[in-house]
Amino acid sequence: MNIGDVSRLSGLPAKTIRYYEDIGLVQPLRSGNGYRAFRQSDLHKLAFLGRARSMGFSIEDCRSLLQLYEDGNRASADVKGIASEHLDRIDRKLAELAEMRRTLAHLIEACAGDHRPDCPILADLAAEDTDLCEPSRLAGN
Amino acid sequence: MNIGDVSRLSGLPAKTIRYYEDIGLVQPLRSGNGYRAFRQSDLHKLAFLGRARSMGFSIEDCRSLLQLYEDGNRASADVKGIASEHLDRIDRKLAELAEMRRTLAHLIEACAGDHRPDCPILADLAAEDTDLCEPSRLAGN
DNA sequence: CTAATCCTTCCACCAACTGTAAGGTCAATG
DNA sequence: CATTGACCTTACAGTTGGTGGAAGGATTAG
Repeated sequence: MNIGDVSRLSGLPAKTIRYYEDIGLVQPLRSGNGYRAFRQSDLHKLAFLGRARSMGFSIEDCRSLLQLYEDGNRASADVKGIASEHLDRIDRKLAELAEMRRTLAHLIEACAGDHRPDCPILADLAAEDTDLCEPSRLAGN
Repeated sequence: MNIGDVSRLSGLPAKTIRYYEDIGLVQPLRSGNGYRAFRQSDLHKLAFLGRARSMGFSIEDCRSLLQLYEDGNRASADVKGIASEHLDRIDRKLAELAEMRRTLAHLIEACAGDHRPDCPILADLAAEDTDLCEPSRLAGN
């Protein structure tokens, strides 16, 4: 199979597949004409990678998961460990985004959104009521 | 004020402040010794940027928000527009992460996490029950 | 034979910084 | 006065996970 075929079958752009070869995630053979020659196993790996990436695993996580997948002597605890850390990262990100959303939604609601300049969103960003910008906060005072 | 002072006061790393100058978000003066000389207004801008970034606004959004902030003739509708688009992006990201979380949590729950190799997480990623890897999916068949 | 489509490599670019190296400045101390 | 340490400067490389484009070779259809 050429790269176009695996691209269509795996759903990954050809560029991405070349990149994955570059960083050592797949090692397709080469035909006499210099074209990459993908085996079923390569396609299988790429599909695996595509699914792992779509779950948000980092490339390095994907590399580890692929290694574990190919290791018949793996312990499922290792896989679960990687997945659990990733879940924690997702949860932290979710909390961060939810907090942003909360703040932003309040501000948007409070903003008239008309031709006048007064804007609670800018007022909050400027936060002129804090002492952050007072030189008295400099060390030594 | 030197960069160390504004760094402490704004909470932004000195590196980041230099970067913001590089891309034109702030224009501090220079002292005779070549050191950056920040005014109150520069500090104010940096604090503004720090808060906008912490709400997840992109640098380009920050640039626009800063311009609007300094434009006494702005329309709050413009600010609200930027904020609303950002809120939409956050909502899309939240939905994406929530979906990842759902899938991942199910898989993790199903995984024994012991010394044995059997693992529903890897099984799902491998997805051997799909026909994705069957050559019969190639065009022309 | 030619045009279209595929494939190749290589280099540059995106966001938003962060790290590191090599060196200049300043205030305090011995 | 020399030196130490904290501060400042620039410039360049690296991060993540690709994407875009140029220049050119291979293959296939008509």
